[in-house]
Amino acid sequence: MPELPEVETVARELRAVLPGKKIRSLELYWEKTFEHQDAPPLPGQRFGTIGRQGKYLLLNLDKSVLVIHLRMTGQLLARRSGQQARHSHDRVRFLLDDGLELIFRDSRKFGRIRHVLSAEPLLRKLGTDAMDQKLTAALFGSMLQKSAMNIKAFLLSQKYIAGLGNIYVDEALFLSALHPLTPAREVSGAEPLFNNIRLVLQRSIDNMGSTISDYRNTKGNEGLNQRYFNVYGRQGLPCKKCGGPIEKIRVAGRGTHICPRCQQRGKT
DNA sequence: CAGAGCACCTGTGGGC
DNA sequence: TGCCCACAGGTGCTCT
Repeated sequence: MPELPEVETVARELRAVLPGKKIRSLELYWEKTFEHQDAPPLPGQRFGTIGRQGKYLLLNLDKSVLVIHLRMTGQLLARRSGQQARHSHDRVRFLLDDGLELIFRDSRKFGRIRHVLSAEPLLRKLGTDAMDQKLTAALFGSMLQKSAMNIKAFLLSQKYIAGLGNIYVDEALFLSALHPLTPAREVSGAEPLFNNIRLVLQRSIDNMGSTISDYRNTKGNEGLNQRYFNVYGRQGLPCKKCGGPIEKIRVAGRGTHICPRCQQRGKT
């Protein structure tokens, strides 16, 4: 489900509730969700800062860190404990002090919580976060130049830029009038594409993310940004720029939404 | 190294 | 209504 804006929304909300709270215990309802690696026990540890890189959430503790990836359908819910019955999709429950609980809910069971001493080895394989100020249009342009991949596959790969997924790639390519099969090194307008990626992500962050079906924030609420899609999920509907029909094709193994008139190969 | 195919899972919606 | 298939905000593995 979630891409950068959804994970950022969750991170911001967790920053308001978790720091300083102590973990009393945890309950595991689906073993594979939780990977305890080389870290000291969780009970007794307190939450510190909450970070994010790409689609990974980083919940720092006194002596270790919880690295969480929501994958397709994961949700993190923060609420008062004991108020609501367990949901059939709940996979992990952290009981905190102050009468709070943190629930990891995930219908498809793809999501992962890794408890490790350091997130460093994991993050080393990840590219720079798409919203990181250290990432500039010039740096982005030089990465494009070195790649033979098509632009959609390039943007979906998390090793160059981290955080983009299927929705926001399609939206950014539409705004940039780029066909998803255009080879990355042939993209002539690196700067407009870079700016459109930022625009699409920032607008969604401002709207608390996009909800297609499963995404919820930590309070269980849906995002609002799906109202502003130009192409994602709009196959058969008129393009907002030219009025022609939006098409759905397959690129890099993913359903891909384009306006074939506005986004032509080899043209920007 | 790039790309395809499949694996991991469950739920939903379309076609018949 | 019911059955079957394809597909879904992601990633990681194997094989070519």
